[in-house]
Amino acid sequence: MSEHFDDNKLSASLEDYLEAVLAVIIEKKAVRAKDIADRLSVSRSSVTGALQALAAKGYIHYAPYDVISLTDEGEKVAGAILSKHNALTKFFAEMLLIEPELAEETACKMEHSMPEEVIERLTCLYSFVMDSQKDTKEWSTKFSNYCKKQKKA
Amino acid sequence: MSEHFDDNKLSASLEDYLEAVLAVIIEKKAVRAKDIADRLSVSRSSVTGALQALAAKGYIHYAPYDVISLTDEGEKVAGAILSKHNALTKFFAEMLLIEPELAEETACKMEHSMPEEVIERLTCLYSFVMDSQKDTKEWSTKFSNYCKKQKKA
DNA sequence: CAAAAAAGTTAGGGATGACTTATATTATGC
DNA sequence: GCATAATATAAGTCATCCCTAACTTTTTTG
Repeated sequence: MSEHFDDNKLSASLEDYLEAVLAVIIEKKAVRAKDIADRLSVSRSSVTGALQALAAKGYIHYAPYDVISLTDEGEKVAGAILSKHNALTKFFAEMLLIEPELAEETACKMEHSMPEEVIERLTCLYSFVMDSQKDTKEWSTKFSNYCKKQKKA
Repeated sequence: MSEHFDDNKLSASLEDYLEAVLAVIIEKKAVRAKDIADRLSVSRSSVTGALQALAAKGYIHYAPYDVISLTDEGEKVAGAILSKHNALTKFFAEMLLIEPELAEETACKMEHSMPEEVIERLTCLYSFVMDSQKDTKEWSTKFSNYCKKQKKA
């Protein structure tokens, strides 16, 4: 609503950078370019480039050698990505019983192209199913047994 | 197993081309470059480029002005992509009750990065849930009511 | 507080991928 | 055999992403 000019669309990789900015802020109160470089395994100069791009699109406040922070818009978007990420990871791991590492990895790939609406429904499905269980343990045994049976057939 | 050299990995877009080749073959017995160009809304010359790439990687038989056909490997891979696509579409549409068009569109994006294992579990979840319903109609009303309630809260 | 270390930036490249238009080439139906 | 429809090639655009190397700024610390 606020911005009409659409040069502020984010590529998957820029979304990763933005997500990383928020994640680091959450876990240690402040971000340094180096944290992001380490976390994403890229060079420091790649981080500079990404931060410049994010700033140009209005998602972060950025000036050379200065503190990095999210704009309101940036916080909104980063938050959305992060919560997609978490919702997906949870769904894959707890509902589909995928091993944590693969669940994470898959969530990372999906989070960029999965529409909000689908995530919402996924979350809804999760709680719908879990509501009818005593606990997640119950679901786990029930569903993994079913899967095993299916595999045989 | 058969090939050790990994220059035969496919980008998302090459997967789309390969999938299109199979889809067209299925629906009209033979493929022409033009069919693919129309279906994917790209120029003929983009199609030529993609077909060359697919041939170089061993997924199709291709020689200038000759008939296009899938290699065994190509058929296997294209089939896998197509069935991922179908499984995802079905899951989104029938299980999550996403409108058909969005379901399709989302499946298109996901099919390239969703691991087999996750698709399998998704399919399993689908049948697990459907098994405990009289029909898909029952699920539809049950789940959409639940979603509505969730939205309010 | 000055010098060394660490962090950040800039400049300059290079690879890839996915398209395009414009110009040839081939195939085939009449 | 020739026109035309289908294909192919050439050459180039554009965007994304990343890197190294050299430089500047900031921070740390003896």
